[in-house]
Amino acid sequence: MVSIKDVAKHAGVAISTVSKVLNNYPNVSEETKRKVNQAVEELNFVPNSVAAALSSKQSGRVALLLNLNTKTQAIDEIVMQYISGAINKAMEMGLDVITFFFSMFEDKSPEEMTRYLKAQSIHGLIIYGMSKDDKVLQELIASQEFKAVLVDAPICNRNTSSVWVNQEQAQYDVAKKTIIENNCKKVLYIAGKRNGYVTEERLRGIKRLAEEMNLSLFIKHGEFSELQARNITFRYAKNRDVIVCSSDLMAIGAMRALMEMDIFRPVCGFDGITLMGYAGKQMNTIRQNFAGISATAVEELHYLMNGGEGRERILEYTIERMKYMDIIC
Amino acid sequence: MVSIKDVAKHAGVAISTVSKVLNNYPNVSEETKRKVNQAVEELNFVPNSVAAALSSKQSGRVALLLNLNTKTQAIDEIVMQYISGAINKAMEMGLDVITFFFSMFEDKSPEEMTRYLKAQSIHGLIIYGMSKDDKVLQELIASQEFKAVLVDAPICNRNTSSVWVNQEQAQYDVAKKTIIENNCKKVLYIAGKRNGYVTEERLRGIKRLAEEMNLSLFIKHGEFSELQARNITFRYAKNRDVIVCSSDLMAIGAMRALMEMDIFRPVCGFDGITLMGYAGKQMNTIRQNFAGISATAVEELHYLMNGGEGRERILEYTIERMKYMDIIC
DNA sequence: CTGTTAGCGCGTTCAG
DNA sequence: CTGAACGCGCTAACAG
Repeated sequence: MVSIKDVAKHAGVAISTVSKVLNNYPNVSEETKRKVNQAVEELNFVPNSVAAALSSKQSGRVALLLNLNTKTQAIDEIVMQYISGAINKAMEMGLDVITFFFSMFEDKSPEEMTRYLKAQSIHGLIIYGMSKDDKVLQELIASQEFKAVLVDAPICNRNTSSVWVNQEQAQYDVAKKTIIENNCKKVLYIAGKRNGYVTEERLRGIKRLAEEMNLSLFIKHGEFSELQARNITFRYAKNRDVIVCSSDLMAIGAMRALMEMDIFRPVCGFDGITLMGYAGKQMNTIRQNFAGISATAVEELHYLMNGGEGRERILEYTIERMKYMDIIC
Repeated sequence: MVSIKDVAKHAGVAISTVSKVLNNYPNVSEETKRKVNQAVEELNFVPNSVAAALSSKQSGRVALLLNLNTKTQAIDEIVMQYISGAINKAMEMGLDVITFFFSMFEDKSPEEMTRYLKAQSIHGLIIYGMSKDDKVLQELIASQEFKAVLVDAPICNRNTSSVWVNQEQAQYDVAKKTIIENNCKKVLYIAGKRNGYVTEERLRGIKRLAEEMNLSLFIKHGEFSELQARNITFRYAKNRDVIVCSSDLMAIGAMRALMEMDIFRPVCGFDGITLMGYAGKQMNTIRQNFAGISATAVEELHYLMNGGEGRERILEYTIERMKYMDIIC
């Protein structure tokens, strides 16, 4: 394996000079830069990121922490897009990404988790799907031992940034469209997981809408589960004239229940997953660019890891698939 | 950060002794083992895998190479299960996993790829979804520069193992069941991707069945795309009395086409993805345990990396969801 | 602006 | 059976 030493020898300079050139440090003459780069080319040198990580204490090793909700497997698509968006962007930016799942740390204390991550020379975290109930993660973030970027969880401190879609506005918009199109008054809102950040934001959105349009709003928590949404629909849909769901998966559950009940109610989803295409029916939904959000999170982490301060960033979202079709078979 | 040095001091032994205890080397007295382990406990020592990787030349850093087919996003579930199965198992076994996608290496030569991976101190590869067309990977494997485990691609050499479901038999079984249940004679078989290993294995299965049962077999390649399967069905289903698909996604495409054509034909899928539950109709399909396959692959790689020889392993598969329901709405 | 040197944390001889 | 010493490839002061 060709090392930085070989490059130095080949270019006729010192090791540290090569290192400086590679890492874009100042105070290197154009001439030596050229020589070094040429040597790198000729020898096909690829820097060893593991050695860099060991040496540097400020390296580009980053952990991807994913909340894989095994109860609702159908959201795999979202997680998958998060993963690929993050990994692709990270590769582009020269960061090393290690993927983890929340479940791996279930029985661990914040201290144990910190030790574990530090032992991996990890200095940055990207966290997806955290809720208020994830005590360990909450503490981990509060400790500020790592630079972190949260996706769709609005926590922000000196070492922590947050990247999110404006869930409140999105829920407001998509629900409004559905309700106006169908001229409804009595909303059954199937919310997500209690203590989930996105759930609460979306709730705020629907509440604002209800107030503004003077709607009757009935709220139930479906825990992002198709089955629960289905049961809720069976139980409460009859007296309502529209069903707004806090996720596409729950919207599927609702639609199926309606079909079995053989009644028609407009249904409104949220995420915009491809899966919806297989559910047989169309409905209003947001289209979120999960991979894009993820890529932004990586950029944000990079910024943080290079001395930036934590900040919040709200992403744009677009509303698509606004065509509404009859739900009855 | 507490290092091996601190442990050594705390236990009153030398650094190398601690290392030996940690890595289960022989020639350490029970007494010192005990002392060391106690020190590890007391100090909450977690070995630094990065330093180990740099030092050892034979470390546990493993790359997960995934073929994310962007054309058919709906198989995210399968990829997701591969990822989580592998990562969980790897964590259990103390391996470091770095996730990559084929697309990242599209424009690279085998040499570049080798350099890149070596620069990451990676010594093992787990590869999902490789086909005969992936020249770079084929060469990479042939070069035997890395220990590798292929999932569902039957290549095997001294440094390469293969872990696969018996696709041929599975296709035979599931199709047979469907055909017997519905008493069919004229099969439309929608195959997967040309030059894909699994595609060819499954093709062999259906051919064997056709021969045995004296069926008329008409084969078309659907490239694992729902749309193509749909088009194929529109075009050829009329004169056939059963449609056997080489993947669930294509089966969905076929079912929808049939629905629109308003004709009934039994449809047979393959993978057993949850998604099928949302397609509205039931059909015969295999149920593969993707996470389990993945975990086996990790074990196999571990075995290889510790001096084992490449070997092929066929997993069991189970057939479920054998209930067939009328496809007409 | 460039080169020398000391670690990062661990694995691995090889004397004792 | 134990421990001192070296090196993995690189970064980061510090001299020059």
